[in-house]
Amino acid sequence: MTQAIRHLARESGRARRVKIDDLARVLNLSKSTVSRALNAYPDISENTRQRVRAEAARMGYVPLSSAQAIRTGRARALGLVLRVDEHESHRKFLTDFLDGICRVTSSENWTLTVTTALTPEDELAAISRMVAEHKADGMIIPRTRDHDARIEMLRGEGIPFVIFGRIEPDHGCSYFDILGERAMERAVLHCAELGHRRIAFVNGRTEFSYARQRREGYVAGLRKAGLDVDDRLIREGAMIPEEGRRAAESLLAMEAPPTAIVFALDWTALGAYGAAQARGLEIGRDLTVIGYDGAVEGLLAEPPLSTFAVDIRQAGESLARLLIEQIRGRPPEELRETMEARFERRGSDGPPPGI
Amino acid sequence: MTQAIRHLARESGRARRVKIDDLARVLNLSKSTVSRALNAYPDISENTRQRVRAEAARMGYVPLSSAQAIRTGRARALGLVLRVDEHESHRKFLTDFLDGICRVTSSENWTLTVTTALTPEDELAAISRMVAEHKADGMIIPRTRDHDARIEMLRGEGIPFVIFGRIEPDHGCSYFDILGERAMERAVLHCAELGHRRIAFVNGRTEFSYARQRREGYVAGLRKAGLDVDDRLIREGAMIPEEGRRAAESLLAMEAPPTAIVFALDWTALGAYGAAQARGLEIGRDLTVIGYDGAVEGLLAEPPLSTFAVDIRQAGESLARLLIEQIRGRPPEELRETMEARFERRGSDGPPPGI
DNA sequence: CCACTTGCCGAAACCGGTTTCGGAACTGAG
DNA sequence: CTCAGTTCCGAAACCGGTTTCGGCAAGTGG
Repeated sequence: MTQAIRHLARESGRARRVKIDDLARVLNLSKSTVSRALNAYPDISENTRQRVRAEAARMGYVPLSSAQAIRTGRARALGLVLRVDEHESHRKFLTDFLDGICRVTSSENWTLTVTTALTPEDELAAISRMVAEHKADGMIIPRTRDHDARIEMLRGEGIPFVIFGRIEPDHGCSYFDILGERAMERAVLHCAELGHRRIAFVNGRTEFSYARQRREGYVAGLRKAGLDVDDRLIREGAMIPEEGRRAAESLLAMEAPPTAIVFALDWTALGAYGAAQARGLEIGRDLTVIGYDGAVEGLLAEPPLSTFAVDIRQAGESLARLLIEQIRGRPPEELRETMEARFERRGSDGPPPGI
Repeated sequence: MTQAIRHLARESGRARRVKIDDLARVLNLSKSTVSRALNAYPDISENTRQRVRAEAARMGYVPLSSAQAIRTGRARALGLVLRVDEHESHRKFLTDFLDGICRVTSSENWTLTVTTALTPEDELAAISRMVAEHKADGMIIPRTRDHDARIEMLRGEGIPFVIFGRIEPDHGCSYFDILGERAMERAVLHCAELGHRRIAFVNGRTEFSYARQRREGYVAGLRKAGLDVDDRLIREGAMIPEEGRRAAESLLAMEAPPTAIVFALDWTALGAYGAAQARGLEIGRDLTVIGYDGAVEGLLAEPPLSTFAVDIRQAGESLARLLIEQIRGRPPEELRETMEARFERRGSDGPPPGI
């Protein structure tokens, strides 16, 4: 009776999952053989392997990843901690980024474990916890700083990771990055070709490694265009529209104001629209503005913001792929990729007034 | 010798994690006692419990979640599948949403497993896989439709889930939702109080359950204001700025155009700015526009878009909390919460022209 | 014909926890 | 003092896989 009830309880409710023992019983093989057949061990005959694979597919067998993990030490999961602070990374960015990562993890039958953190301390704790509990075999590290505590920790613990960005010195780290410095250089050259001579630059926060690189690109662009670097035309630390606006205002208030401003971020470039309007300047005619990110918001602006579009989905995919390869044993210093941003000329750039 | 080498190999490289056996040995207790002490079993003395807890903290013991999962059947993880299609709504939305969920999961020592899907079929497959592999004990279901295949599947399989939205019939589901219909109603009443008589409504896609609710709210608002419902003043299916613009254009081209337009989405309301400009209308003076979402982009518009701000972070927190409680055994029909949006009057609304 | 591989598979240990079961020590009542 | 009832803990089974080890049968070379 009890048996019958228990049986019923099992039959009803959630369908019982197919376990490796069930599979073994049906196939009339030992479960060790089944396991090795599924994991492509060399000491299983081709014939048996096929038979096992076919039956597994037929019965819909899915190995329990936590049971595998306990023996193999692999959770088949990547980890990602998102910092969510005031000027958190830009909107659509996140969707694309996650999508890129998940496309790769899914295709490899891995998963992505994410969590958020408010402060750098939270962030370190979150990474530790994820790795300690084996919820992730490796970590994707976005928004890198030059002296990054996360990287020090992961290196110290010997945990695989890949960074979105480049740091110096590189410590043999695996990374993916978009060449922001090349974009800034091209932006400056583009302005110079249009005839601009006073080209300003509004950078993001210098604590992030990309800021240094983009500044270098700006300087390199001026050099190539045969223009002098004028520190008064450089502003640092703008992350949000309001800060972009203030930077633009202070530039436009100069005695000899720039006729073009290159921004390290679209989000701050959009702040320049208000500043220009306040001075009665029309963007694209009286003032050239070029951004970086390819944010959709720039399309809504009038005129639409010219920008360097970055393929964040591709970034996510590459990061995931690189990290999985590293977890599988490839040395990190072999696992590096970079990519260029694509200039999207919309309407906020033009020759300087008077030409 | 081999011993020594193996020992060295262990000491170097990644630090060896503290296991429950280590803890038991140090405490001079059996590992079963340690386990029960940590899990607050009643048959462990208070004294022992304290001692175990203290030592666990001191040694930095973290139970291996996959090892726990195999016996308990609980991965201590929630699952989330994000649909990433052409007009995904989420910009800042996603960051806040994830943050809300993760705040709760982290505080409970759970985690969040996410993946993305392109099509409804992908989505179903992703949910199945996540649950089959026990990568998630329950699922958070965003963007619900009235006839939602995901919900049918989860109900059929007996897997815990909570939906962001409300469906009809509700099938006893657990849900969290923001009362969009109340916001629409208040928007209409607000316009009526300003003196508007012809108040139009631009809805989102009707396949989503929120669209029906918001339309009902719009109608209810008209009724309360003593105004007639005129179907010609209603547009459905607008999801992106371009579609919002077209809807606004067609409304403004009417013989007796509306003097106020209520949008179900900020993203489409922003499209109205272009439409108004094309007709020489100034928003906030000649035409009142009210959106819904509280999108930051609305702040950049001129004039800033009046909107109903929704607390998406709170939504994420509530959903996670409800789902965890359900997984712990509370019946889903007890686990329901709703919340109102907050009107944020910025500058796109005003009395109708001629008053 | 015999020793020796080689190919293929099963038995059992193992991974790191949780849970069941039983028993020792103590307590209080009779 | 005895005995039932608690309180508290240890031994061992268990979860669902992977991996080690050894064995059997067929093939191979001398």
